[in-house]
Parts: sequence; structure tokens; C-alpha cells
Amino acid sequence: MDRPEVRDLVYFVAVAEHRHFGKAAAQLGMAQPPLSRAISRLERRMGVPLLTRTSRRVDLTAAGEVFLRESRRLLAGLDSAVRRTQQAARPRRLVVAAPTGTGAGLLAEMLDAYRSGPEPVPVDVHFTGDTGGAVRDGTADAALMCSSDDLDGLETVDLVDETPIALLPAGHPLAARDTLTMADLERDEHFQAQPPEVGLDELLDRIALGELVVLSGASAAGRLGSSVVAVPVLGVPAKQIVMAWPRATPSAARDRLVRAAVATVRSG
Amino acid sequence: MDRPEVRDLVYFVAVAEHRHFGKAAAQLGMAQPPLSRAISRLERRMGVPLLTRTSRRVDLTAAGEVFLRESRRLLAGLDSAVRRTQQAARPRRLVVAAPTGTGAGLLAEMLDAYRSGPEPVPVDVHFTGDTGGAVRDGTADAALMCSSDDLDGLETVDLVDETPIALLPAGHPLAARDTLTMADLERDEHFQAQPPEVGLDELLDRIALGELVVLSGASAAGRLGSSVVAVPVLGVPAKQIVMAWPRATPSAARDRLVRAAVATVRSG
DNA sequence: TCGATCCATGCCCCAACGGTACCCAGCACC
DNA sequence: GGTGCTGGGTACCGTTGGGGCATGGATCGA
Repeated sequence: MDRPEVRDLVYFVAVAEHRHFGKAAAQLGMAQPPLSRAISRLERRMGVPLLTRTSRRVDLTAAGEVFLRESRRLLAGLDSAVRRTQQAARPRRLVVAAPTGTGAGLLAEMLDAYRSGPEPVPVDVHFTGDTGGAVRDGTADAALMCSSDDLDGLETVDLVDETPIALLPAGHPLAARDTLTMADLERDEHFQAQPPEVGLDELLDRIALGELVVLSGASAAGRLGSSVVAVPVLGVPAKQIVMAWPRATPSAARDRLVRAAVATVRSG
Repeated sequence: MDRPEVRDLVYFVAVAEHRHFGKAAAQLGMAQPPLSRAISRLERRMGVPLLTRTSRRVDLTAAGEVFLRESRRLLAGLDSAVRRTQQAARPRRLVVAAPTGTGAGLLAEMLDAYRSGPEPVPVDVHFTGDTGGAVRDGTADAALMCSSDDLDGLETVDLVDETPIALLPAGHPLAARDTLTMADLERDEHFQAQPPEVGLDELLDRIALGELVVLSGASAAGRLGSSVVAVPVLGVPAKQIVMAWPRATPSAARDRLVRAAVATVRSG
């Protein structure tokens, strides 16, 4: 059984997404007829119809739905494989993905510890909202993630546990309390369960201005300034900050970084 | 950046495994020169040398090691994608992978429950030692596995917990005991930590004959006959029998099978 | 019924893949 | 140190098949 080629997957994904041969062909920078034939060929080789075409409508068969999902996964995997390979060839250098707003604290300590350890290698920090995506697609060698994120396919070590705290403006009625509950927070008109994806500085500014109340983790408590107050919140499970990296990708430099990170949180 | 083609991955894996262009070409059923060119082209496109060739010796670079691992993973993923797609097209039918020797008990009950449920579909049972492999590569829709197996990439539900028991011939000196420890077992000359991969019947026969003593799970206790005795073993963590299936592969028929399995173990 | 839309088919061309022949760098053996 | 052998690279050529263009044919709306 001869395997489909990568080209066939790309073509199929384009057609499946547009549900239209003409538009898919345009996106692919080719004419419509060869695309039609490529898809027929693919279906013939796989022995499975993937699309139902009436001349007015293109739809996916059940098998087509499955193959679309799988094709996307495979193409992403291929790109990530190429990136990882190129990364392995480049003069040794590490990329760590960190959530936007993790700037100064934990990460800086970890990197300091790593740089003063044996055989350090230059480290780039890649700030992104989707650290899991970065480490999965080979953009980053390791990522700071949350234990509640999807960690499938990744190896992890626990770093610090983020006991939940609320960040409130200093003058807020709840700011004087010793502890809070989620019910307290949810009654507040400025409370946002999903804080906006902005830098920590802006977030703190907006809290200080009284525009915002958010749930955060204890690691943020050290960098608040005087106009933002942290109060522990009860009844919310503590999350862990973890360091994650792809399974089965040996890298001595990354292992040293992980060890430095673990040592940092143990000692500090 | 143009992606490598599947053909290139196959070629690269062959050369990397043989560390010899001539032999790889022979295995691929082609001549050596086009293979050499294909590999050079691949390296040029990826911008990374994958092999070091002296005219006497072919070796992998560090990047080549990475790309070999990734290529194997991708090719396996492609084959599994094709199988899953073909499976989705076939007149609905489920394949369940079960460890050799799970024959009559739990599985039969589950299948009975499933068949008497709504919209049942023909079920094939695929006996294999590597049920995880079968469900990952698309050969099976679901698998019975052990919670201690590698469950990465799979979704699971717990079924029954296998409290550890030792299977002994009826006349064995330890057979009269209420409980055993691993130390007891390890002193026995016939104890095998890794039982041979044979059917349950043969296994029981060999135990009854006094050739063998093995560690098993409580679910086997119901099918022993009179000449084999089960004794609980202390100090060994209990394993769970789980039902596992690949993530992100929706299948109503499989979901019904999973529900039937869960219902079976809850009620029985 | 006519036109518009859109996928399939027929036909041609060319890029690229693979085969054959040959070259040349190590190595072994005399 | 020649000489032969092994094994990867290079040159050149033939063929396959992927892609473009023109056209057919089906469906749907007006």
C-alpha cells in the first residue's frame, strides 16, 4: 500500500477547509483541475471516498472528517519535526516559552541559576500566551506551564505551587480581609475569571485603578507595589507551575536548565 | 519553506538505519545514486546536514538523530491516520484490542452488555500483547490496558482494579497461606515476574503442573479451576484495568462500547 | 430555457525522479 | 607503493506523472 504524500495532505486540507475546489486551488496557487485529480488520486490510493461532490456542494464524508483531523495533526507534526531538527543543528541555544507576564520573577532566578551552572548555553525567552503550543511545535525547547493546562505528550516537573490569591486595589472593601472565597469575588462587579492577555505591568495598573479584580497565583505576590493587595482565596484548588518539554527528545542542555529550575525553587 | 515529502522520510529512515546507501537503496528497491541525491536534496531543503559521509562510513549528525526519531514517529502516524480513515469508512464495526489471555471473563461480559445496548455494531476482538500499540496505530478502536502501561496520547476510563494475587498450583506450600509478600514469591524457584506470552488456558495448565508461579490480578481469580489457587499478595501496588482509546477521535459506536464496559464493571 | 457555477475530463508540457555509466576517495593486500 | 575493491558522488538520459489550458457536463436559480 503506497502512502499518501505530504502534498496530498496539504491539498486535501485546503479543499476540506474551503469545501470548494476552486477556492482551495487559488489558495494553493494552482489551477482547479490538477487539484481535482490529486484528490481523486488520493481517494483511489487510500481506497476511501473522502468527499461527496455534487456540482453545487462539496462535503466531507465521515472518513473525510477523520482524515482532515489526522492530516492537520500530521502536517503540524512534520513542521515541528523540521524545526526540532534545525534546532538540534544550530549552535546550541535554548528557547524557553513563558506565559506573557512572567517576566522578572521566577524565570529570571531560574535563568541566573542555569547560567552560573555547568556548560550554560545562550537562552532565548519566548513570551507567548500558548506556551504549550510553542513547546509542542518545536519553537521552544521547554515551557513554563500550569498543571491545569493540557500536558499530553509532554514531560513535566513541578516547580512552585500557585496557591490562589485575589489581586485587588488597595482601597477595595475586600482588601482588608484575611481570606476570601470565590463567592466573595464573584459578587464583585470588576472580577474577571479570565484576565485579559496583557503584560503584568498593565494588569497591575488596571487593578490599581480599580478597573479589575483577578484571581492569580501566589508567585505574583512578590511584585505588586503598594497600590495592589493580594488576599488568599479559599476553596479553589491550588495549581502548580510546571516546566514542560516534549517526550523523547533528549537534550543535555535542556536537562541542565530543568535541573537549575528545580534547584531554584527548592532553595528559594 | 517547502516541506519534506513522505518519500524523503522513508529514504532517510532507510539510510539512517543501514548507515549505508547501497544497502538502503537495495531495501528500497532502487539504485544507489538517486538515493544519494534524494538525501542531499532533503538536507539542502531543510538547511541541515543529517549525515556525515566519509567514503567508508556513514554516520548520523545530532540533527540526524533527531530527525530519524521524528521521521519514524511521523511515518507511524501517517500509517495510523490512513488506517483510522479506512476504518471510519468501512461499514461500522469496532475492533477492541485485548491482552492475550483475557478471553472469557471481563471482556465477554462487556461485549454482551454492549450488544444488548442501543445500536450495537459488530465487534472484533484483536488479541495481542501490545494493546497500546494496536490502539495507537489505528488497528483497534479501543484497548484493554493496564494503568501502569504507557497511556500517553490516549483517553482512558478505569474499569476494575487488579488487586495483586499470586497463582499457584493447588499443592504448593504457599497455597494454604492467607496472604503472601513479594519476598515469598521471589524465593520460589518457579516464580516468573514476566509470565510467558501464552493464552490463559496454557498458563493455567503450566501452573497446575507446578512449572510456574506468577503474579496476576484479581480478575483472573474467577476462572481458575480446582488445581490452581489464588492468594492475595501484599505490598504490591494495585493496578487498574483501563479501557483506552486515542484522543480526539470521536466515535459514537466506541463511546457506547466504553459506556457498556463501565456499566458492566459497576453493576457486576 | 438560459446562464452561471463548479467539478471532471482530455490533452499537452515539463519538472523531477530514477536508471545506467562513470568518477574518485579510502582502504587492503600484495 | 601499485593494484584492486568498496562505496558514495556526478553526468547524462529516459520516463513518469503532476500541473496548466480548454472543454464537457451537471446542477441550480431566474
